[in-house]
Amino acid sequence: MNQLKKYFDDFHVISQDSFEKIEKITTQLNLKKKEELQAIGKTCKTIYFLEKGLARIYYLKDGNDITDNLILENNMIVRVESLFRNQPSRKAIEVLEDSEIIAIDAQKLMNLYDENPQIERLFRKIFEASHVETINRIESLQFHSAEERYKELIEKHPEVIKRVSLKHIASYLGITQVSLSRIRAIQN
Amino acid sequence: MNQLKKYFDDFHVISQDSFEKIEKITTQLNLKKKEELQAIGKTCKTIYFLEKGLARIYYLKDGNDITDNLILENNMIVRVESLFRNQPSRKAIEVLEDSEIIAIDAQKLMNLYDENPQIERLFRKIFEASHVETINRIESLQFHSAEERYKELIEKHPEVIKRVSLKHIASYLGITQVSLSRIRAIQN
DNA sequence: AAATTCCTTTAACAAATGATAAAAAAGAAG
DNA sequence: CTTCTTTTTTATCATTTGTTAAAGGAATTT
Repeated sequence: MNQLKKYFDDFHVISQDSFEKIEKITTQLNLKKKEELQAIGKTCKTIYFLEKGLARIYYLKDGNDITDNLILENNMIVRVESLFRNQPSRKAIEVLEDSEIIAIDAQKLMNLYDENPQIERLFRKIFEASHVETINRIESLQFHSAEERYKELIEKHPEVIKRVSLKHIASYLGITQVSLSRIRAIQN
Repeated sequence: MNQLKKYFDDFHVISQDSFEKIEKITTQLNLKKKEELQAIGKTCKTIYFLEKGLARIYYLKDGNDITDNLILENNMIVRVESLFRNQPSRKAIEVLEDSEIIAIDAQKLMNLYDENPQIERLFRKIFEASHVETINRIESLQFHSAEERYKELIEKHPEVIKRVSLKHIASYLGITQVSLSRIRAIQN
């Protein structure tokens, strides 16, 4: 919980009282590697904070498993397109390592927004940061080669290469695993 | 202005009084085709609403002009990565047709947030919708072929093909204009 | 430890896209 | 209308990435 408080403070400082209100609508989850957090087809009604571990959001395209997003500890895990539209998601969330997660009930959080604008502001800023990351990723996918994208990932999150299978990294980068393997071979 | 009110209502209904507060921090801009709205290197301090016309956000990569985003009338034009981080943007905004624009002062808007949470909520929802669009675009760039992306654009915004030069559409889709021309040739 | 399954690499070939150059078409300017 | 500029298409060749198949490694299960 202390970790969550710290995470919040980087975006917007709220009172201890406000924090406790948020605390009251959370539950603690502990998942084993490969367990599913949210299933395809369900509407996102929970916002997760990953205290420890590693998660990914993925979906199926023509039977292929495509990693849409990788989430490291100390980050939120949210199927944004489902939460914001209140629609079923074609995406699922699973953890890739044993993980400790704080689950925040989205509906109760919206209720907190009504009584406490500071909480609404906090989450607005959290999602704004995630929005910016998404925009930067577009630029990378739009006009960087697969090799450049791989190098960018290594530079930004070197630990990811060690913790996530190359299969998932490949689809995250928008290429096949064979192609990624080829790129890695050239690098050495 | 009435148009802006209508646009707002689709996201979150605010009181007439609140709307008038927003109105007070706006200015009207009329730009001729090809005129620049914001320059590369400037920090985004204004949120624009495009009442009439057509705009694009672009940047330069290795001397090439790359269209990051196309904005049709009745939409917001914002360099999100600059506004949310309060950092200079590598991107510029220009209009591709004679355009009528309402400019909203971002700093004054933040001040309105403080005194009126409903206004903050309105803009939160507006940007959430834009966030979702960005996420969907990632999916398209990540695993759809250039041809699929072109077809998706035609289906979603057929008018864009007629109003925007293929040069800009090509870079928006993440391909060269020669490649786009080839795809179009096969289609017929 | 052996067996099984899943992940990663390698190879060969196919398909898609990029780069360059030139021609054709369309638009803008005088 | 004519000229000039920009955009779009076409062609050719190079490069990147995809596809399929097979083999080697690593991890998990029994």
